[in-house]
Amino acid sequence: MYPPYPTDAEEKKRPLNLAERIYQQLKNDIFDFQLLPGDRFSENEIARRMQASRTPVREALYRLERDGFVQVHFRSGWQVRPFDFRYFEDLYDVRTLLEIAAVKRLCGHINIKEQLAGLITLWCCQESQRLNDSSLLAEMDEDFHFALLAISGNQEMAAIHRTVCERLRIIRRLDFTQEGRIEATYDEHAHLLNLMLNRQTEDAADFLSRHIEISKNTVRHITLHRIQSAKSRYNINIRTDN
Amino acid sequence: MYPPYPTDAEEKKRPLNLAERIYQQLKNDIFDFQLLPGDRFSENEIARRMQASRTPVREALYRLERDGFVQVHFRSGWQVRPFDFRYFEDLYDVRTLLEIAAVKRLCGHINIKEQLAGLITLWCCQESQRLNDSSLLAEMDEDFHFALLAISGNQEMAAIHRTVCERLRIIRRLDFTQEGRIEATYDEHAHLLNLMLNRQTEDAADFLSRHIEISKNTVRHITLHRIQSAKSRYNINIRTDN
DNA sequence: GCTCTGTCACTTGTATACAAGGTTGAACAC
DNA sequence: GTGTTCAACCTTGTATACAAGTGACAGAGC
Repeated sequence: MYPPYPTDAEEKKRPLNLAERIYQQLKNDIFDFQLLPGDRFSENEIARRMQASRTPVREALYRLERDGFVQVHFRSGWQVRPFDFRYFEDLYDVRTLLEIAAVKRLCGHINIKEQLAGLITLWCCQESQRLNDSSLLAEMDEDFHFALLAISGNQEMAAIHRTVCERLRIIRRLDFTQEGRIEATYDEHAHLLNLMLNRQTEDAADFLSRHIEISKNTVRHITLHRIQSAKSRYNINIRTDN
Repeated sequence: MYPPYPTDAEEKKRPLNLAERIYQQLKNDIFDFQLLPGDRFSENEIARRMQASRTPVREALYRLERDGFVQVHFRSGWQVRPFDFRYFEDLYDVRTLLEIAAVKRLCGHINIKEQLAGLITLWCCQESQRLNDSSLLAEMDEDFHFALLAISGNQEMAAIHRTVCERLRIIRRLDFTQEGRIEATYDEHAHLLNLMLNRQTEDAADFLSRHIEISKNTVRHITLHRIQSAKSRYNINIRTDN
C-alpha cells in the first residue's frame, strides 16, 4: 500500500513554484494598475518579463482566467478583463450576503466573547492607538472581514468570501485614500463588534449591510471619477454597456 | 490599434480543446466513481488513457484541483480528494444561503409570474405528465435550482452557486435512486413555486431551507451507507477526523 | 529480525520544439 | 485614394525533452 501523504502544512514550506510566483506577480500588477484593464499581451511577453518559459506562465494565466482577472482569445493573445461595474456590484452583493450570514451565525454562538477577543483588541482601542497608514488599514480592513467568516466556522463559505474579496480588491484599494475613511472604518468596526457582543443580531446585520453598502457606493463614485481621469492618460477600456 | 475581439458567443463554437475534453472526462470519471476518492494516479497514466500529451492533462488537472476534486503532491503524484463530510455540509449551507437569497429577491420582483412561467409549466404539471427517469430527474432538479439563481439576476451569485452545486453533485447523484424521491421532488418544487407566486417570502424561504436540509440529511445517510458497502469493495478513503 | 543507505525507476516542474490558426501590412488592381 | 489578396509573422495549443526531487527496495551491517 501507499504511505500516507504529508499534511498540507508540511508541504507548504517548500519554496514557491515559478507558476505560483508568476501568478502572484501578475495579480499584483493588475491590482497596481501596472497592467490596465483592457490591456493585451502575449504569453511570450510575460515569459520574457518574468524570466521563465511559457509553461509556468500559462499555468499562472489560466488560474487568473478562472479568477476572472484575464481572458484568453484563441490564438490571438490575452487581455486584462475590462472594468465592468455590473460585475463588481454583483460581487458586492455576494460579499454582503456571506458576511451577514457569518455575523448572524456568530451572534448565536455561546462563547462569542472569546471568539471576538482578537478583533476587539485590534479595533476597539483608544483613539491615540489607532494606526493611520492607509494601505496598512486597507489590509487590516480586509482581514477584519475575513476573520468574521473564519470565526463563524464554515470553511467553504470563508473560502468563497475570500475569492470574492480578492476580485473586489482591485477597486477597493482605491477607497482608503479618501479623507476620513480611516476614522470611519475604526468607528464602524468597533460599533459592529459591540452590537455582536450584545447579541443584537438584526441590528448588527443591518449595520454591516450599510457598512458595505457605503463602501460599494463610495468605490463606485471614486472609481468612476478616477477611471475617467486615468482613461485619458492610459486609455483604459471600460465596459459601460450594462 | 487593435481590432475588437469577437464576443464570447462567437468564440464558443470552436471544437473543444483537448484540455477541456480531458477536464470533462476526468470530472465524469470522478462523478461516476470510475476514479474513487483517495485514488492515486500520475499525469502519464491519464495522458496514456486520454491519448494526449501531459500538457493538456496538466491543464485539466490543475482546473480540477482548483475545483476541489483532486490534489497534487509535489513530485509524487495526484490523488482524488477523499470524501470529507464536513466539507460537503459546509457546501450545502452555502447552497442554502444562496438559494434563499435568490428566492427572497425573486419574491420582490414585480413580474415574478412571467419570470417563473417556464418553471411552472415544467414542475406544476398533471401527475400523469410527470417524468420518472431518475437520472433525468436529477438533472432537472439541478436545473430548477440553477434557474432560481439565474432569474434572480445576480450573475456572479449564480456562477458561484453553480460551482457549489457541481462540487456537491458527486454525492447528490446518489440521492435520486431513493424510493419516492422523484414524487417528493415534484411536489416540493411545485409547492415552492406556489409560495413564491403568492409572495409568501418567509414561507418560501423556510420551505426551501427544509427542502435542501432533507436532501442534505438523506444524502449524508445514504452516502455513509453506500460508501461503507463500497469501501470494502474498493477501499475508498473517507476522512472522518472532523 | 532490524535499521540504515545507496540506487534506480518514477513523479512533477520547467523549457523548448512544432503545429494550426489568426493578424497585419505591403503589394497590387482599379 | 480605396478595396483586395496573400504571405510573413504573430499567437496559442500541443508534444516532447530534460531537470530536480521522491519513494520503494535490495542489500550491507549489526
